[in-house]
Amino acid sequence: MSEAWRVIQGNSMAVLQGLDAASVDMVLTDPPYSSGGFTRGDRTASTTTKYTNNDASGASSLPAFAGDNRDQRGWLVWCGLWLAECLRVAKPGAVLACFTDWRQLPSLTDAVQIGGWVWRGVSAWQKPDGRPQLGRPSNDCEFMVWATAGARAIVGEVGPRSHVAQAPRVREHQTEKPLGLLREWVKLAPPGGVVLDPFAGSGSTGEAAMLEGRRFIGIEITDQYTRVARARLGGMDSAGARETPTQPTLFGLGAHDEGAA
Amino acid sequence: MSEAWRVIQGNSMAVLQGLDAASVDMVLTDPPYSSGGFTRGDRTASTTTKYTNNDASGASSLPAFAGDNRDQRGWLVWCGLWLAECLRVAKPGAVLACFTDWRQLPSLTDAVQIGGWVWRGVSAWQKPDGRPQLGRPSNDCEFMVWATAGARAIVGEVGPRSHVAQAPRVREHQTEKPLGLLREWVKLAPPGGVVLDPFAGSGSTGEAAMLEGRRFIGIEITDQYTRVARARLGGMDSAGARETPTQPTLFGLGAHDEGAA
DNA sequence: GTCGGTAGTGAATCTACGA
DNA sequence: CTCGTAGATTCACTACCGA
Repeated sequence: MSEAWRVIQGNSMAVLQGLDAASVDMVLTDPPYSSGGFTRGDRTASTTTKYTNNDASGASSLPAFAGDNRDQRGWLVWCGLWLAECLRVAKPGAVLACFTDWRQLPSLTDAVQIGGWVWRGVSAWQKPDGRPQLGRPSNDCEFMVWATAGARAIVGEVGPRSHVAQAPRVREHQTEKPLGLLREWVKLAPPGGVVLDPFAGSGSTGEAAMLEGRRFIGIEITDQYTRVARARLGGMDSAGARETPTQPTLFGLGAHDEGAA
Repeated sequence: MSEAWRVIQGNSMAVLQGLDAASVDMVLTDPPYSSGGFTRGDRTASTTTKYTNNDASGASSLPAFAGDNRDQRGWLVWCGLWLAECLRVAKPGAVLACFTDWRQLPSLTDAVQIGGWVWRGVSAWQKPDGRPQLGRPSNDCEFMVWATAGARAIVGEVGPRSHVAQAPRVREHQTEKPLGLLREWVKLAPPGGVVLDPFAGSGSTGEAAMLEGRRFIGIEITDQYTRVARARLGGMDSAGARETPTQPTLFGLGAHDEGAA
């Protein structure tokens, strides 16, 4: 791969099978959680009604995304499959990092190991505006399960720590992650290395990769988000077209991420 | 139970069986993780060498603690057993909160459900001095799995959020948790309610309960820590003998807990 | 510009109620 | 009974507007 970025439209499993073995330096992705509720009914609802309950703002006008309606066992098996395919595509020692919420965290750590990755840890991402609840703890964190393709050399900079970061207000996908958070993580790929996101959505992982001088391969199943991602990445290059400095949003500093630029 | 606190020496399972059903408002505990290594050899090492590797401070003079040498399946079954017994002892709607590290987090969420609790979420506790690592994320969080004994009414104050808190420097047990963190959590029991810790160790959960005006039942297997816990709690009463104000150490504020008073 | 008040939001969770 | 949907609710944070 020589170009700075590529967004391929299609089913992740199918597209992954067409990629070269050991060609990617990092996998950073946010698969559909399939966890938006306790009941089958909750899961089968569209993602728009599911995740924008109190929403008078128009976020509910964002297009629905696909693949968010598997039950627990189906989700586990499905994750195991695409994770195994990602392992084939990854270079030895590559890092895998995968977003999840609390409900799917145990299944995801299983799936990562089923896929053949070496599970190395769990990082937390705290959303400071997580909903409070009377008489119970608030589930104010999402999590990142990370793993490696076999042994990994101790090289490069110090890796990311757990973050406090506000989810972006203005966003192009319902589940878009803070750009500052993504920028910290893509740095686990070497400069000029390739970051793969098999569930690219609106392409914010790609934007983070460009800003940090990494290359990017995205896979997205829906027409609409594929177009959004290509539009977002068009005009950027891997040299870091937008010279926004990285804003570390590490816990200890108490800084908050301002969301997508 | 009328007295403010009680520390019972003995095996948790056995002692729990002697407690009255539906007599406790909250279970807050930190069981042995059995995760201080990948290999059987690591696990069978004594806790003193396992958790105080590079320690020039004298913490290695702390006595070893028991029950930290089960393998993954054994640990799961064992947790399921004492968690089921805790459920019997807990009032309907009571909260269970249980510390764990990333390695045992998936097994613990399984065990909590095996024990019959309704798993409700995962809260993170970030240790700001977690070791940075080159080329990989730092596993700088420990986690609290929380659950309820069936349905829980929406009553009381807003519950705890994920925390940044420094592990206490001066401590009486190798795995002692920050007092500020514990104080936030015991408030999930109603004022005057009973907090149970089946793995009491040096009794810091009890200290937090006293400071917040809750009562406390602790169970501890070793002679030595039983004495330490009783000494710590002696002279305190449930009215909050030490009038130290609660120091909220919520993430957003960036405050760090200084450790035990 | 800056300060302060207001309105609006959140990969949520619960209860109530109707089919 | 079960299943499914609508509505109410909590606090930290931000965008916005007016003074």
